[in-house]
Amino acid sequence: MNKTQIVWSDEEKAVMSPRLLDWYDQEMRLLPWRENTDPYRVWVSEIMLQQTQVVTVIPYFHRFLDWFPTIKDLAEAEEDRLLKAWEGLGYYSRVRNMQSAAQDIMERFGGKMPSNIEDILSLKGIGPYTGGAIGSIAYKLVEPAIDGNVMRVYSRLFCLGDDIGEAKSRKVFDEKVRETMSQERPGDFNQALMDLGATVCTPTSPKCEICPLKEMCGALSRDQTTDFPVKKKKIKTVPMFYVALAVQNDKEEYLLNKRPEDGLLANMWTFPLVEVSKSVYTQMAQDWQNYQQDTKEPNLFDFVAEEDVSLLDDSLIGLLNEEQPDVIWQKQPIGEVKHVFSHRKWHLLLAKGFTRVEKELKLKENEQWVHVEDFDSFVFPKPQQKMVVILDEKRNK
DNA sequence: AATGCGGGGTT
DNA sequence: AACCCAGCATT
Repeated sequence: MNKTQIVWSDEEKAVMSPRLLDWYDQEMRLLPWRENTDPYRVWVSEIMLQQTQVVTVIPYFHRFLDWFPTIKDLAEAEEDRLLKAWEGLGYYSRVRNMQSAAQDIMERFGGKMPSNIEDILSLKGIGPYTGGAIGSIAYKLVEPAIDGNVMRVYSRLFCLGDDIGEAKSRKVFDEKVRETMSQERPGDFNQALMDLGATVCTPTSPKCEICPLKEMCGALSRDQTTDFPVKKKKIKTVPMFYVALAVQNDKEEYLLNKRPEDGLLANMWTFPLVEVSKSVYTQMAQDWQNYQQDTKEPNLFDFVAEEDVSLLDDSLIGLLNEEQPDVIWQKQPIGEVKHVFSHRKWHLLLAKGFTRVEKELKLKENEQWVHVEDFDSFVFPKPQQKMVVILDEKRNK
């Protein structure tokens, strides 16, 4: 197989950006953040678009600008409100970093996004990609904005075999884009590349027949489009196993637990989670399956009698009783949730219980009783949202 | 250079 | 269930 890179003459380089821009002028996607090139709007959209698809971002973008219309509003926002605006988008440090940058902009740049690349890149959460996007779109700076789309397009155009997952490959793509990008319309050029990568030069089954650059694509001419881009590293997701405790008191409030301020899903709320081993989890899940097959009925009101609790040390109830002795637990889980993060996979068995009316449950510092009607004012990550859906379904049975 | 950090899609 | 998509900060 031919693994040599393609080299373009100056004439070929000069042809590329006009073709791409002509295509963009015809086919550009009409997106909310393209209505104008206000730096703040560009910034918000580019941060949201990191690792996130356009269709997902659109509603968040509107709401975010509604809640925080200016950099000043963002700088002064409550952390909780900020997180709420990002709820469900993922990578929550993005919005914390954005607020930190907004405060920085208020102090250092009088509340206005700086217009030179060095100052833009000095802001927290703005790296080479986002800096290039803001600089080129909002200020017409001739800076590349190289994301996964662009690396895919260029790896195919030039048959670049550099592993896109390695930091040192960045330089290779940076040089190629700088050699070919439009000096007159850098922002449109960068956006055109992203559109091309998203709609034509897609990861699987690219639509080469409609590509404006098909005559100059090395990978296509060699019938190697599926060989690019090259990426070797595989991400391993570590499985984690939990029992989630949905405890209700006599006011029908649920116990919620606020996660630590560092790490995964920082400062977000879930039902209390008890980590269990894989073997314990598997056994519980198996018991539950058997139970469902035996009874063929909802287990909604099937509680463990108080006098039996001590006999059930190895069961779900045994574990729950150890965790929360002042709760009456249902015999079996009421649902299972699985959720994949970037580096972890959570397996959750949802257990439901009620506090004994005569006993006061001791709350930890980070715990609170909350009625379902007030769930909206708490920031829930996806696994928690999935568990709430299960509770909802069971309630309506 | 390696790791942590969410959530979505398709096959 | 197993595969794909992947910027930036921190260490």
